[in-house]
Amino acid sequence: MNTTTALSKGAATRELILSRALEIADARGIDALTIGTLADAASMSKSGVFAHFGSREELQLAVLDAAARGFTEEVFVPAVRERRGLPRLRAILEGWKRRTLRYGESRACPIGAAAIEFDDRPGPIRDRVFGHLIHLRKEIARAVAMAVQQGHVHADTDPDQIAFEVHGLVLAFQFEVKLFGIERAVPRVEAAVTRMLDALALPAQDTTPV
Amino acid sequence: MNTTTALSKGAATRELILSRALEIADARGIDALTIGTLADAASMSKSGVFAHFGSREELQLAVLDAAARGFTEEVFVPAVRERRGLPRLRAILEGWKRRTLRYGESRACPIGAAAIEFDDRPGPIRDRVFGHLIHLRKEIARAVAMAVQQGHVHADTDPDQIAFEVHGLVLAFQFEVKLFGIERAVPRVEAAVTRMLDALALPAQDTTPV
DNA sequence: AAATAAAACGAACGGTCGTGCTATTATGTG
DNA sequence: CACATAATAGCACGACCGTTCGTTTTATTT
Repeated sequence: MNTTTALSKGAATRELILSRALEIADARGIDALTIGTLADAASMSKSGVFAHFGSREELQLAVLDAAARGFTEEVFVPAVRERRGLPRLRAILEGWKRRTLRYGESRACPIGAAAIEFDDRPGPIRDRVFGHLIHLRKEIARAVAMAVQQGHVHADTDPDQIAFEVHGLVLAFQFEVKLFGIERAVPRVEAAVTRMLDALALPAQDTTPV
Repeated sequence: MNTTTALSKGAATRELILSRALEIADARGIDALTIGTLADAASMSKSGVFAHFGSREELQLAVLDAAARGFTEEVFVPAVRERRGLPRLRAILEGWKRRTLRYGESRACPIGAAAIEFDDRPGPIRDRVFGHLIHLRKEIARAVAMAVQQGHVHADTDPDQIAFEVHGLVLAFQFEVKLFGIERAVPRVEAAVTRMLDALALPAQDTTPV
């Protein structure tokens, strides 16, 4: 009797554990996600939690995947309902901003945090984190490429370059929220996004391709 | 008989410990800077190292300050030799890029990393990290304000807004180095910086103020 | 209801952490 | 050179870590 489908007992508590784990990772980073802490949060014994994942690393990987799934659902899924090109790109940025604000001033995207915590620790976690980030970058570049194709922006726009700069704006936004608070960060990122997109955009054109 | 001045034994080994600590923090982050590891790196006992700082937190604070000092020496000191305004702003960006490249693909600025690791852990370390970052941002805004004052850029330029966007470019650059390597990251950030400054700059003007 | 399988527990291990405390060694000074 | 003091080592502590193992409780199936 779950939201999705009937779950056997084991799978159900695994999901419960995972959601608690995601909360901890949001609040304190994937590195601070310890089995003992998680067991307390789930009102279980350490070994009970442990048995569901087999190792701490597997747990961390599962949390990363859950976070990536959450990002897709919160940002990309709403965005694909918008028309290809600039509208969709704007929707992605809007969703990303919304997600960052939901994290607020005391939590952070665990994937971004893990990227920095593990960037010098080769291994499965680093690989997974980088994989998610590269995928994210590719999706943004794809949205930009569509905007080129739709004639919404200058034809010589480099999608990967724009994805790079968009990524930078989001990172700056996340820092700004922590450093100076939400009230100051929001106008900053909105001004920057407006300026960037205005510089790219062609004067309004019809949507049908040539 | 030190580079700076004659140091008593204690102060000398304290500096030695600090430099080793900085290496560790560069490579693995300030959170992984443990007293045992540092003692090994300095060929000392744990308690010997410990005595120099009194607590792990004090050690971490000292490392943060050392890192900030290093940034100033490597980025700001050379930059102030350039003329006020755009040339100095360019020099700051150049120095920052140089420093990021020196860290390479397997290390990172410990202050930036600490900002993310501690952004949700209130306390002295978080305060110190944020203090250093805010100071950095102010310095950049100050350089931009000088460029306005010198008539190098449009008069309605908002220095804090530009500092925000510059910060974003550097962050994106640091991520790009990790994700895709130096060779791909350098042209990206150079293109972005060029585009940003070109959009700001006024057609060449005389340097003397009105 | 009985039998079987899955799930959760509790205790323990080896390891590392930060931090006291006490001794010992090295340093600088009269 | 002797002496006071600073510097370092050695050791032990409690806490927490991930992990293992044997046992017990709970679910599922026959």
